[in-house]
Amino acid sequence: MKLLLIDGNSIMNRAYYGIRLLTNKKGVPTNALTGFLNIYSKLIKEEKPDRIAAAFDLKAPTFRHKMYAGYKGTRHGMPDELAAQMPLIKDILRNLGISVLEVEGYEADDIIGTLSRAAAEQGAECVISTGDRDSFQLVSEKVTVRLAANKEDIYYTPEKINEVYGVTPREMLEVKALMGDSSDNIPGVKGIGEKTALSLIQKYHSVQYIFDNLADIEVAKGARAKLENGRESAELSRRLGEICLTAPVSENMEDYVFGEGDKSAAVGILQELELNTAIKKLNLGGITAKEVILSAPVKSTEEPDVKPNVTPDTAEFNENALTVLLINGEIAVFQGAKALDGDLKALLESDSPKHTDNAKAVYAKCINAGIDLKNVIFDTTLAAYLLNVNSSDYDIERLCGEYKIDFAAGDPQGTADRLNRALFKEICSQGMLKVLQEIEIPLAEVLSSMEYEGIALDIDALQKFGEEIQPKIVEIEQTIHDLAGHKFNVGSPKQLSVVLFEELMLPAGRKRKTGYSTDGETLEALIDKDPIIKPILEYRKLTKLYNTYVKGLENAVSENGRMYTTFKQTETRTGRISSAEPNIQNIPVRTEIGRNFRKFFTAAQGKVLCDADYSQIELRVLAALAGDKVMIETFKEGRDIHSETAASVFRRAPEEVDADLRRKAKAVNFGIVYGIGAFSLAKDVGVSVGEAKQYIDDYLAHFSGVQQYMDTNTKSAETDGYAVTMFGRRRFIPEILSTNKTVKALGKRIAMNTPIQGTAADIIKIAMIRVYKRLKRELPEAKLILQVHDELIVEAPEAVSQQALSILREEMQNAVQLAVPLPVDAKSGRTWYDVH
DNA sequence: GGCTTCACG
DNA sequence: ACGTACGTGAAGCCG
Repeated sequence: MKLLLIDGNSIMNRAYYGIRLLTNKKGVPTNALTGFLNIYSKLIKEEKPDRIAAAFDLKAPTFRHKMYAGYKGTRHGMPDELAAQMPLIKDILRNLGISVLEVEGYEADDIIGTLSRAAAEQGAECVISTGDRDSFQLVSEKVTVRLAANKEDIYYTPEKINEVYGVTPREMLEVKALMGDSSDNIPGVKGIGEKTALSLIQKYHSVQYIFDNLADIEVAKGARAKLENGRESAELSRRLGEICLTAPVSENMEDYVFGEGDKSAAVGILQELELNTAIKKLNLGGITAKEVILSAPVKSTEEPDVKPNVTPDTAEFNENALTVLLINGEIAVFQGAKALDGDLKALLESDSPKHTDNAKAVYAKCINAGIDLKNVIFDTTLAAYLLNVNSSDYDIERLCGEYKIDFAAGDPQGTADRLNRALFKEICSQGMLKVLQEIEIPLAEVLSSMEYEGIALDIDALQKFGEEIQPKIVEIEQTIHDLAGHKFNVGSPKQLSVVLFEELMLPAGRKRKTGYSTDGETLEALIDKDPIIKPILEYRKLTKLYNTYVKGLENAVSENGRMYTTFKQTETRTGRISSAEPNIQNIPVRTEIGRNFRKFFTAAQGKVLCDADYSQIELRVLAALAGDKVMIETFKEGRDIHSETAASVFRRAPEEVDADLRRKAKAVNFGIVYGIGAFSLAKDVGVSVGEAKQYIDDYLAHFSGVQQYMDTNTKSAETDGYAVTMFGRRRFIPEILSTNKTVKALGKRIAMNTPIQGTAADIIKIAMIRVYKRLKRELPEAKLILQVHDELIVEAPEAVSQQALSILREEMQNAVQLAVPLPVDAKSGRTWYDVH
């Protein structure tokens, strides 16, 4: 017989602080649940218990602590986000058939103590899963504590405890009585720490003995005085720290065998919480969800029906639309429940309205089949993305769970149709039908075309460049090893920090989770302290370029000499698109050596690359969104925004603004766009936090519209729970309702930045659609092939390059009409390097 | 698979 | 007192 006892509060606590705040779409926090269930499924798998119980504190502090008159309670009430998850985990466990134990007036520890004793007495083996060390006193030949750790859990047996602490499990209690435990409000003896406490107990074994024979105790003078004053406190602590072994719970082990529970309700809760990984890990995959009401205090996500700038759409769901799906990678067209067969080309090219799931993939399939798909009016994936940009899974099966739609694997059309109705209704009520139909769906066609076209890569020149870099890396590595006096892996931050901070005794800076940071900024600060720093920085630069760009791009190029990226349309929180495998949106440009890589991105024979990028689109969007008169005026008159900012923030005449002041002002402008903080701005421009604060104040005083905009924007995000772009794209921001100050501050920055970044993303998407359409009609030989957030690249026959440039300029500049102009720089050339 | 670092807008 | 700019993707290290 093997009994597993889970210290529910402790594991939840550990999970909560170990995982960043996660929430489901409705803002219900789920991070502690995620962590708990991870640990739980691992425990079941590894321990294979046949009896199990999870114990929870009914409330803290409980009777043991109340006995202590001086109790002050350093244990603040748990954060709201954690408290909200406690009833949920209990519900889940009960429905899984696990005994959940909580007893008024007792802590989880007491329940666990009682059951572990009872189990041992009955000859059973017992494992206690917990995140803290309190329960070490319970360890015996029959009882093991499995301490949850980040990497691998550690088993505490009597031998292990003796090895680590040099005392018996019961003596851990005596140790604690002396040293105290602030997290558990146990005072201990003032001034006695772990070391003294351990050595005393190792020698004398009990608090009682020590105080009874205080005169004969061998101990340092200072410590003796502390002991003399601390007798009462120690004896109290001894009582406080002792876990109760007689809590009123059933000691009949038959009560803790796995029960039936209600698996379908468990799945319902987990689905509602969007904990789909947990469903899989708990082997609940095949079970149908039951409709459930969460027992957590759910924050209201009810939104007002009308947003100032977004009204709900009133369109009706089109009952007669064709449903176009990819089934086993093939196009399948349905008219109602009827699957159409034969030649589908004419149908797909007709004006009949169509509903798709994953429009980009459908368009891709059509391109390959020579089909010009027309009039897609709804798409499941894109609708689901717009409704929740925070998700990472728009799989139809998961969406059915989320939207409570019956999922029938044998009826893809029916399933898609039911889901689409629900999504359509939501999209309309949130006023996002236009964004869906006029931006995302048409964009899907553009992106599939761009992915289809790819870009030519000069692989020979790339390889040659790699061959030039490689020996340099070897040489620099040798230099570094010589300076260090031995070989080591420079690419290992861990080994590097040993060399820098232990062997060379250089001053260490910021601490990371696993050790001292060795990032570029840290190293830059040490550059004058030791000659080894420069070559390390150089080594980093070169290996980064070599590994990521020489090797990376080499591997990504196809037989035909072109490279085909994937543009992800449902990836980012702000509405941007991203690029992967390979990522062509982070090809180096900021350093001269890195910039060389752009020479290898070329146009095909007889063609050129036509490149156009928006100038300061985010600041212009800010000016327009904020309606800031001063900023709008600056842009309208074509003046230099950074110089202008410098003049007002640094209180200079315009002619006094030099390059350095302009650089600083530029950093201030960036800061504003990101949702400014004085600390980070100070770090960025190298001034004191006070000065940075002054810059910001002066900025906001000068651009008062921006000040007002940021205020109203963060306030509305707090009341509505989301930020919105000029075109109605939404991003829910659960962070802004956090009670954690840091998280809430992040939420505010997100609320300030998302409308700016998101509106700029909307604008370039509109431009892409317009450029694509015009090229298709007017210059079919020219193709839009890349997008890098504010930049578009067209590959065009040399003869029509000027026309392509004009189309780019016109469509980008006129994509939308704002209160400020949106100027575009456009240039053509053989390679990406030439046009930048 | 998480962490760290670094490439881009 | 604490932790700190927004949004991405990819590589190597390490347990």
